[in-house]
Amino acid sequence: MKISSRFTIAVHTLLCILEFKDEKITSNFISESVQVNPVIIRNILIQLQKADIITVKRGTGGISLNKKTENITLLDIFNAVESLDEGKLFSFHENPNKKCPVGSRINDILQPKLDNVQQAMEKELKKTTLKEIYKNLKQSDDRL
Amino acid sequence: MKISSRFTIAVHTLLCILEFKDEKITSNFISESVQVNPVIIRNILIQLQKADIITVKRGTGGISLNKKTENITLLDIFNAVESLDEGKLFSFHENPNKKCPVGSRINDILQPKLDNVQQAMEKELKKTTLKEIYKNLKQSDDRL
DNA sequence: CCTTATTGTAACTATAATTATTACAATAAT
DNA sequence: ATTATTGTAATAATTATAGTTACAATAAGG
Repeated sequence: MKISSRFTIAVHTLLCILEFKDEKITSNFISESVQVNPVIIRNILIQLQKADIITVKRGTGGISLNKKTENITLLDIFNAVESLDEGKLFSFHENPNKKCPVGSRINDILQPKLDNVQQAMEKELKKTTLKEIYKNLKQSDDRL
Repeated sequence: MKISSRFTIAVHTLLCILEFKDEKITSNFISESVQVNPVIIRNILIQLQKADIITVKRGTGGISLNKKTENITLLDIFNAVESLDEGKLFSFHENPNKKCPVGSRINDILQPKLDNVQQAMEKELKKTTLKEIYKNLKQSDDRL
């Protein structure tokens, strides 16, 4: 199953915060760039706050980053918005037959391999920072 | 979002085919080891057939592998049962605002990074063969 | 203090995917 | 023919995502 669009929306949101840093940014403003309902954005903002990536001012509005862009990776954003049960990417069937030589060992045998897969994915996500993505965005701007 | 249990059930299924190769293996037999409904297994068998990994005999039952176990990787199994839309692991929000400098470029900028992430994952999945998993299973058997 | 804009949050709906279940025609061996 | 099994349809339950409306809580500015 695909990884939800919450992740790419969260990246989009952070890029808006950078691009429009001189204007007051609200969930409505971001929702117009992403073209989704403002509440979707607000819920993502809450998750980014819990992950200590941004600070949102209540009442008056306005969003600021808590870290330098080179210290915010795609992995940080991914972990903030993708709430994986027990942090595991792959699902197992719940009750394999313990009386079967396969059923009794499948989880223990397969889990380490899948952990490696998840780690490979996380390692690659960690390579890309928000700074780099924003730089790419501005560069593509220059080429127009 | 998590990757569905179809994948780990498919691995379980193939391990059963190896472990009980001297017995006639049916969807019912496998479903008792996995402890899910036999139709779940049959649907997975169909997907493994389409991927040319197994051959299932109708009517009489019985399943055989089409390839050597060292030539069946976790990636082959993953691709057989996880039908990703356009083969992409990550979802994008559909209609970013083309009039916004962020909305108009987010997909083009982010997609290559996420392709790298998916490739890292696929590369790691490809490292593990069915032969290796089955060997690990038998080794854990020896230790009991 | 009042007004106003905005966030945080609840409640609800819609859509889609997974997982589970029953039923049965098609198939192939005995 | 009988029998067991697969392939498949139909359906339902469950869960997650995604979309929407509504409103109390908040905080700034007049």
